[in-house]
Amino acid sequence: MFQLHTQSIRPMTTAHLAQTMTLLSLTVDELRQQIDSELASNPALELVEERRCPTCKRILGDMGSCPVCSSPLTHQDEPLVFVSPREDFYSKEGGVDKDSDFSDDGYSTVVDDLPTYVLRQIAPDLEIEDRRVAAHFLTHLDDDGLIEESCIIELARYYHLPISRILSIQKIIQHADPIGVGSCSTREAMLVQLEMLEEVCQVPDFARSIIEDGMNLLSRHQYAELAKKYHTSVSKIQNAFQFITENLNPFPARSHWGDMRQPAPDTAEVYHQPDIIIGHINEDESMPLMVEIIMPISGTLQINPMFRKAIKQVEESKKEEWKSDIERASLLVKCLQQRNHTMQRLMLEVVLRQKGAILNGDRHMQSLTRVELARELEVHESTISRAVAKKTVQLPNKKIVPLASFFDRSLNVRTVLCDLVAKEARPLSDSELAKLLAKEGFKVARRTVAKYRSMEGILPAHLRHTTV
DNA sequence: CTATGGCACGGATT
DNA sequence: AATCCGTGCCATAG
Repeated sequence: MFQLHTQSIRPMTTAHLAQTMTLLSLTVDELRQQIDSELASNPALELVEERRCPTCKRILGDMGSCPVCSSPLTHQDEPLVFVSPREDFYSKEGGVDKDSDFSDDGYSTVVDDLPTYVLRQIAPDLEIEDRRVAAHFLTHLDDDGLIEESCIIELARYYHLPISRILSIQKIIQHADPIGVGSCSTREAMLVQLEMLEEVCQVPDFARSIIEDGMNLLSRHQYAELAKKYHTSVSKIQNAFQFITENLNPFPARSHWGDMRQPAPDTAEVYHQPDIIIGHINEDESMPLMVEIIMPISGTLQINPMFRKAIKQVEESKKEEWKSDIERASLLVKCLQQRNHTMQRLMLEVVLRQKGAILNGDRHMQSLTRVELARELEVHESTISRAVAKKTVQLPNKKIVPLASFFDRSLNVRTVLCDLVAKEARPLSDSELAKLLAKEGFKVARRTVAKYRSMEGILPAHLRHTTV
């Protein structure tokens, strides 16, 4: 079954294999937690002094020479892949960290990026008891970042709290970064966003009223109706409409990939910490690419040599225990190496294949499947799946995207589609779009265009109007 | 008649 | 084995 790893590091036990798998699927954050706890509980494990490159001060991991300045750059077109510990990412971690055992009643498995991201922001504003509820609340969000009203009632019953209490928690959540997240409806989400915007800039007159009770008319573009309803002119309505489409997002969770044009805050505070960073050496565009696989610790893990010596003199009864400590420690170290090794090979291959996309944007994304890559690297496909899942990459342009997007068959088509729509002179129908896409080399069915449209939140042709 | 959204099927992915 | 995704066919709205 497992005929993996051509030049495998060492013979593998099943335990070894199992743990490598687990480690592989962990995020930097999770990995750090894992290592920390092992370090704390296992006396045999030791973290030795980090080594810095004498020239560039970059922290060195478990490799001999510094990849940036001292390693000879022989393969000009092969990106450099290496493991890089980055403790500075973690030094400035805010409050929540220690109480990260919040969602522990069976929901812990599914805490995804968005929920944790939101929770981090709001934790300081919450009473300790409320954090659990908030965490629980956040796990019930749907893909759009909204929540069913019934969930709120259920939560109230589950925790024996008055509904008003839950609502006040919801209110805090709604004001966290994907603004409006955790609302019960798109309407509510947009109202929250509007409220925030009102504080920083001028909002057109009827925007609020329209959202409150005119959305169904608005989505059908019945401006005349609306104008009549609010006793105003059509142009004012259109003005409000434009403002709404440009600044509000009915699906808070969707805002990550798309909009970066927002008068509001953000800019600096992005999503998570990336697990991998792709960039040019010394930020110089002409230099070859380098790929850093981030390690949550600096220095090298090893078995404490003192411990090894000491075990010989320890009394018999304890010997077994000590021995198992050493076992565990060495297993962890080996698996960690294995993990890094696999990640390096994986990323090397990914970067080679997707260089176009990494440098020039998503439209150049090649269709790459996990199976393909698995064959290439001669590992089991599930290995790739695990390695890719839940991880994020920072691209040279500083954008952070999920590693899985390199395997997304349709991402390129979708971005081109967006471009097309953005550039269109007149609303194009789905079949016309399909044709244009085919011209660009993306042959997709008309029906699929429709799906992508809705995925990207683009309205159907007859509801779009030429906003220029 | 055209443009779209819904349902469902088959193949790929996990 | 369970799930996701692209598509084809059909019903419905304009």
